[in-house]
Amino acid sequence: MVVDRFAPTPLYWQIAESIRTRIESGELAPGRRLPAELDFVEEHGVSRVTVARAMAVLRKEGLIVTDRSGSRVRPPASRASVTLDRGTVGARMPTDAERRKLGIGEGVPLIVVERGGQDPEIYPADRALIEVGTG
Amino acid sequence: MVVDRFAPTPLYWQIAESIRTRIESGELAPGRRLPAELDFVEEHGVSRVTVARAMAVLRKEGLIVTDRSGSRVRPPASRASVTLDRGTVGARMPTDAERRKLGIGEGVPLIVVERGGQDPEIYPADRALIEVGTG
DNA sequence: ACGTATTTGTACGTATGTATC
DNA sequence: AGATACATACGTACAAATACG
Repeated sequence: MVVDRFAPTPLYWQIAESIRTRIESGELAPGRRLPAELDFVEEHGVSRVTVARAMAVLRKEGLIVTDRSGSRVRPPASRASVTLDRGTVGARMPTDAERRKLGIGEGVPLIVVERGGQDPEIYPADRALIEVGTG
Repeated sequence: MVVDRFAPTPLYWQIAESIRTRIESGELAPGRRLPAELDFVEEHGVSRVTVARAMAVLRKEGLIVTDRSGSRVRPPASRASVTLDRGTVGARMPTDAERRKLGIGEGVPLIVVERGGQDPEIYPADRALIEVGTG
């Protein structure tokens, strides 16, 4: 896979797309280690900053998780059930402060449940599933 | 507001935080134009790339929207109601392809509704609200 | 237990392209 | 046409966490 420098799509986007394809095809299974940034630099002939931006795109989409030792395909988390009989459900991205407080990773939205009257409840979307009408 | 170069928090994060505070306090109202990147460069004495990263953080959180003419505080969108009697509700971030196809901005999650049996329905979280038990 | 190599994070400056005013 | 403003991309450098001998 070689990037196209004359394409209208940004290089970092092309690189993100090629990695995304490898993840969705199952070639890179959940939990698996991704190649290092410098590997992609060699493979595509772009700068490390560009590769890092591609990684940021995938983190934002919740496809990968990254720490100082590298990046991995996000493993599926077990999701707790939250039952709801009456109310509303929405979603939004957390602020950094909320992410820290709730201990959730990048690319994970918050589910916002309003039961009427009370304060809204928020749940990390990778660890909760709202069950409706199953009572 | 002056950034602290000796603080352990990254400069781009400090700048994002200061803008976020101004938005949440209402000083920067929804729909309002933000100062230009170079204004923040002058104000904080950092590079433009660092300011651009702070902006990217706020876009990712869905707080601001950016186009070629600048950045604005995200105006509230009217949200259509989706009623649900029985099923599950979750949320996740869209891929770039989905964002393009559905015409949604950065920092907006997808709400995933499963009614059982059928394919899941997806809704941009800034334009839909799931109503439960109000039938 | 220690040092080294690897890998990502942060931040700078710079340059070019492109859309808007 | 010119000024403004953001997007993309390069190279570079150092810091910090982790992994490995």
